[in-house]
Amino acid sequence: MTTITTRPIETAAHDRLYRTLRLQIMHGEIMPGQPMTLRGLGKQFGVSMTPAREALRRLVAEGALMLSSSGRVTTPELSNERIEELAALRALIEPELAARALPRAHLALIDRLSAINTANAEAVAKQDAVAYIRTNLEFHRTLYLRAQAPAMLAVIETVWLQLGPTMRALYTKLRRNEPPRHHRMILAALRAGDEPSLRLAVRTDVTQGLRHLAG
Amino acid sequence: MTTITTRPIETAAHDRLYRTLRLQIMHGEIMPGQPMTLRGLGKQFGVSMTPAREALRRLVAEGALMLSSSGRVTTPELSNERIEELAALRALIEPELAARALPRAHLALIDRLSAINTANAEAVAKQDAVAYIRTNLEFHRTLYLRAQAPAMLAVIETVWLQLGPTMRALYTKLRRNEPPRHHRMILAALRAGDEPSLRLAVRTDVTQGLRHLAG
DNA sequence: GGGCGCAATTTGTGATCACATGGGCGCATG
DNA sequence: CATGCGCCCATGTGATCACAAATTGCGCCC
Repeated sequence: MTTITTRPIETAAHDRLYRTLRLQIMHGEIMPGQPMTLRGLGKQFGVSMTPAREALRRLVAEGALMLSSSGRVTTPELSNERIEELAALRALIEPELAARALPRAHLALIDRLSAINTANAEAVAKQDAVAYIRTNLEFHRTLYLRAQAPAMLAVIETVWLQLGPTMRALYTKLRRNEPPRHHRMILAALRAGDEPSLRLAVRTDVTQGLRHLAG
Repeated sequence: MTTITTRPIETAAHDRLYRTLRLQIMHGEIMPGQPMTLRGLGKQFGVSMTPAREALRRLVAEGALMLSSSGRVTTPELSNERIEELAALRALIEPELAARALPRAHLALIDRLSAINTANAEAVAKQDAVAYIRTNLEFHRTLYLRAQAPAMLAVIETVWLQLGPTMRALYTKLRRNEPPRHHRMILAALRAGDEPSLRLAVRTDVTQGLRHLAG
């Protein structure tokens, strides 16, 4: 609903395929371990193997997909150690992004974050895991976009990408029936302009969901 | 009908090309803004456009190369803001990696780090910028390999990759005539098992070189 | 002499083909 | 009936071709 201004860009075939798969992976719509073939993807999207190969290689380069020894491409099944690492990366980088966004966080931004948060609550009520993940990431990305730090944002998005398939498994397993209470703490810290509590709120929000799996 | 019978041991062509270019970029052997063409690279490495395209797309996905609007691939010329961002990422992640490596840092590792450090000093004496960058990164990577954190290491290597071309320009401009004194502080903190000073030493070592450019 | 437009060449994109390889499945044999 | 072996198909890899767009350079006109 709150989509960004969609530009009528003529997108290259491999790029459309890349973005489609990327969103599917990040939102947890693809199960871990699921194999993907070049010809299968090409046929599915009406293109030849070449764009499919480029899209897949790109996703492999970002860590979203795993390349087996024989060249087979599958969504990775993350070990607990890897999940812990990725969670640590989130805990390191996201508070920094939030802190950098804080001076630029005006009231309009906070309102938009609140709106995303209510959409998130609706996803929780509907037990819709994909919508939950999507709105949750949208909440964070909307905040971090204000940080004016594209390199950091790109790094953290690749981390989200790697966590996508397991986040789905995680959130369906946890049977969450409450919206993330830390999001309200984030909003409160933003309104108060309190950087230390903002950093803390972001850090705990990021780690609280993921630490359950490693334990 | 290839020309010669394939060798019994061979790595995939696109992978060799990728690794070669990746090292060249990370070590600063390629000037920023330099354009690279698919057919040119293919001819240079004796392969067709297909492997060259894959290698370049992979490097673009990692942020090592920039894809212009028309599809041309060049090494990016980083703005000062982007350099500051990447330096901040190094300052965030590398102390964490060092701290995780600390409990596993035995004497043999410290000896190897010292050896790399002397090689680094030799590169400084010879005014060899590429050797300087290479040994400097080797110092850090050797330490971080002990952290047993492959995801974090992969992230920080992509950061190094993005900084490669500008590091070259930076270090030739600064005309460094001294080896990094913070490396000795890192070694001392490792020997003492002192995590706080290790984190501090790594952070200052990482930021000291790069803050000059942004200032 | 300089600016502008057109053409030729360069270059990326996508499709198709040939080939090697690995995996899966069935069949034969102990 | 179980196990191993071999064949066939699916799949990734790399090369080549056709095409469109962009870039470059040359010549023409003012």
